[in-house]
Order: sequence, then C-alpha cells, then structure tokens
Amino acid sequence: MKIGELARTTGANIETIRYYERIGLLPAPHRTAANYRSYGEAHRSRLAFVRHSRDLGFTIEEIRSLLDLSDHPERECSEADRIATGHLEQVEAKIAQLEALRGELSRIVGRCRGGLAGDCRVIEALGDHALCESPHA
Amino acid sequence: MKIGELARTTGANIETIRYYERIGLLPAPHRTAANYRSYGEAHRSRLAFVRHSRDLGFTIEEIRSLLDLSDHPERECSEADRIATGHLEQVEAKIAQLEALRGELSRIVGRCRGGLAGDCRVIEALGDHALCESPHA
DNA sequence: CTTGACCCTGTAGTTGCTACAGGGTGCATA
DNA sequence: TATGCACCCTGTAGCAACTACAGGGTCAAG
Repeated sequence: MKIGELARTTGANIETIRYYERIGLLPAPHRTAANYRSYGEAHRSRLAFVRHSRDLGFTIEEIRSLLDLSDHPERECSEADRIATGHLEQVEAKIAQLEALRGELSRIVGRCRGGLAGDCRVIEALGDHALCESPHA
Repeated sequence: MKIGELARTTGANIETIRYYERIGLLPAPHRTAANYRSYGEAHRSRLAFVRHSRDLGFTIEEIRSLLDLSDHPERECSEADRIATGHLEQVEAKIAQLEALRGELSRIVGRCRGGLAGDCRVIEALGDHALCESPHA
C-alpha cells in the first residue's frame, strides 16, 4: 500500500508518517520503481500503535521505549508498566492543575458586569495575583 | 531596577523578559549608560499581568488583546470577558479530554500483572484501539 | 588587577507536527 | 498524442512559548 492509503486507514497525516520515518520511529519501507514508499501490514499496525499511544498522550520518546519492548517480547514488562503509570500520574497532575485554573477563571469571569475596561474586574484580577483564591500555578 | 531584579520580583525568567520585549508584549525600557535595561514600577506591573495571565493559560495573543484593553480604560470591557470566557471553555474541554484519557490509561495500567513483554497487556492495549472503552481522542 | 556577578546581542534548540515549494509519476480522458 | 489530475518525492521553514548557549561588555569588592 502507498502512503496515502496508509494515512487513510490509520487516520494519520501523510506528512506525519514521513516525519515518523525521519525520526526513526517507523522503519523505512521498501520503495517501488518510481521511488514511492510501499507499506505492508506490519507497518500499518506499528503506525496504529504509535498513533494510539500519541492519542493517549505518550511522548515520542516514551513510544520509542514501548515499541522497543514490543519488538523484544522476551524482555520484562515492568518498563512498559512504569512508563504507563508515570504517564497516568502526569495526566492526573495536569487535571488537578487545570481544575485549579478553572476555579480561578470562573471566579474571574463571573465578576464581569459589563461596562468600561477601566472598571473591568477581569482585567483587574489578571493584574493582581493577590486577588486569587488558590495557588493556580 | 535592572532586569535581574525585575525577574526576581516577578518570578519571570530573564530570557523570558527579553523575549517578551522582542515580540512587543513589553515596551522597551530605558537604558543606562552601560546599555543595561532599566525598569520602573509600570514595567513591573505589566510583566506581573502577563505572567499571571500566562499562568492562567492565556495565549500571548490573548494577552496582547487584554493588555490593549487595559491600556484603553475608556473602551468596553466585553472583549475581555469574551476572551476569558472562551479560555474557560477551552480549559473545561481540556479537562474533559484528560479525564477520558485518564480513564483509558488507568484501565490499561491496571491490566499489567508483570511478566514478559510478549504477554504484556499494556503493550497489547496500545496496539489495539478496539480494546478501548471510550473514544478518548 | 583580578575575580565574580551581572548585563548585552544574536542565534539555535525544544516538541510534534504541519505547510509549503518545486519537482516527478501514473492513469484516464479528449 | 496531449493533457489534466491525483498522487508521490525531497528539503526546508513555520508554529508556541520559551530556554540555552556563545561570545562578549560592565562594575564593584578585595
């Protein structure tokens, strides 16, 4: 299959696929006589793995390690679990941070009663961190 | 005050302050005879506004608009409210997305029982989106 | 008079793509 | 046969919002 079809069946962008190849995340496929990339099922499932992992928020370097494990089924699985657990913790931390932020923002937005910028509570609140209730950052 | 002191009193990085000046977010301050930047209270409060807004997750362009309003107190405040409300909505959307992600990730992590990578449920789950419960991306 | 802390400019790196520019290939249709 | 169109190629530059140098100048203390 050519790159366009691979892109369609995985939902990845063509440029992204070439980018993954360039950074060594995907192996370089065979080329046709016209120098077109030619992919097989192994490429498709590897790309699906990458896209799925990216959608779950793993970094490229984390995915590199996970792929490496996936290529060596005789190794121990603990590294994969460590990566996933660490990532989960980061996601939870990010959620907590965004929730604090949401709290401050909705307090700020709620204060606006319309009118002139000189009296604007939104702008006032942004200028003065002391008006915040919780440590959002 | 020199740039180092401004950085200390606002919590901003020196390089970041110069960066803000370069992109026109902060006005260029006076220079001493030795060509050092020399800041006053107006600079400090403007930078505090910017850092606070960044901590709340506003983009540079949003902050540009907010600063512009802050510089024109005779204008209407509605734009500030529109920006803040829009940003709040984005934060809420991001939280929802991360919560879906957390759900999938904790399901995936929970499946690992140790052992070899070849049998690893974490790696299996990453390779097969169909094993997911909810549409996380 | 030298050490150290501070300041300057300009440029390049970070992450994970995305968007061209400028060209080649392959197939169907007029 | 020409020609139009969809597709492919490489290489480079751009995005956000910084951060990190390299290579140099300034200034006060000991």
